[in-house]
Amino acid sequence: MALADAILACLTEHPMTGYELAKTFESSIGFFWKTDHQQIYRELSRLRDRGHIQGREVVQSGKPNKLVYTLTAEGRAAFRHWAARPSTPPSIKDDLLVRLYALDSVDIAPLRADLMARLEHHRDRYERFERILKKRFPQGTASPADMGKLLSLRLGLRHERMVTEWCEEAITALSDLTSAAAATSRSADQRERRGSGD
Amino acid sequence: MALADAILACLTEHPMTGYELAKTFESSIGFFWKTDHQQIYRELSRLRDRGHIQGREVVQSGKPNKLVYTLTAEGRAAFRHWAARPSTPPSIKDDLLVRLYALDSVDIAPLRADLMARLEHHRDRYERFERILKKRFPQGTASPADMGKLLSLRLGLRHERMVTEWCEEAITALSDLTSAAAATSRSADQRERRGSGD
DNA sequence: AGACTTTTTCCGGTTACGGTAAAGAACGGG
DNA sequence: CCCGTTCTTTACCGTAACCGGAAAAAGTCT
Repeated sequence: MALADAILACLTEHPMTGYELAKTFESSIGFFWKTDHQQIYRELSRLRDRGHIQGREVVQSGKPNKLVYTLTAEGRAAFRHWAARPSTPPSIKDDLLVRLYALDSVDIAPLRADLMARLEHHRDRYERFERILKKRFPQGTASPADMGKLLSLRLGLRHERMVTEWCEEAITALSDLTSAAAATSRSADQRERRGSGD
Repeated sequence: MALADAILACLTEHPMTGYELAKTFESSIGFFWKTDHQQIYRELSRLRDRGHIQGREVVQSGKPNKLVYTLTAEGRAAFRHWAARPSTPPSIKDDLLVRLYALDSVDIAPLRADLMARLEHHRDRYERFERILKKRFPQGTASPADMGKLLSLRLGLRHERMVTEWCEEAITALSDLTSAAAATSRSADQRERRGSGD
């Protein structure tokens, strides 16, 4: 139900085509909401059927014609209405946590590799967000119209930093665990060597 | 595809019935993975069909009989195999961010109320996690078997603290915004009063 | 008797996720 | 001129997830 509203949210800015929306969902709003163009187009037809948006064909030369979608009054009202409802806090739902939950039934080598890849991923995103922040909000402040985007960006930054730190913690914890295991197996070896009297 | 693996992860601990699993998904693993009992039972039959788990009926007196599910060797291997694949970083996908993204097309009063509810929600969860941490890991350390659960908990803690801080930031930003708007409308009033020469 | 817990199951609808594919036009480079 | 890429929309498919409602059948507690 929320994808439709995410699209409406995009269209409150200015009318857009499905293609542009797909681009938007790859960058700005897509930082916290992933979809592909197929889902967008499907959702757009549904929204049009509901009368929340209106398509207007724009003839182009040099490019295929495009369908620019505009919010209707109903669509605007529907979005406003949706936005006035309390949000439901999302759950984290990260595969990694499932792996960790059953850590002793899992191979640690690929898990550590995964954690390191994730560390890099979140670090990259953090830096990317920082660059965007510096570029779009050099003063660290925003006009009322852009305040919400600043706040979203700030959550993104906080989130990526938080996960990055956690990844580092997890990686060292995992290393400690394996080195401890190696130490015990070494001492077990010694015991065994002594015991067998080699 | 991941719900099945989350269930397998639970069953690596010890055999369980669907009912127990549903309980587990309301507490420990459910802190970062939400489902209801219907989905669990459906997934359980699928897993049984695949041969990943095995059901054994236990006759009870005083209660309906129950079906205890145990991991099979194939199930264990399948989970191990799944866990060795790289995880996909989840997206945040929070309704609140969509609302903020289109802040100027939204009523701020319910949005602020929502933010305050969320603040309380995340604060509660933070405290809850802290209590669990103190209870289950009083030393802040864990045995190798429980290390993964400690790490998951730590992520949960970090996450809730991070969102809590962000909520506070967002609420003050929203307040600043409305008070600024009130100030400009006040001065506009004054200008108008002067202009109309009341 | 009524309410609640335990335990499993079925149903149906909507949404999301993921991949595969086509189509037509024009622009760019080689 | 062919080839690849960008632009733009649309279609289909299967599976997974989400949501909510419902009902069994047994027992316990009030």
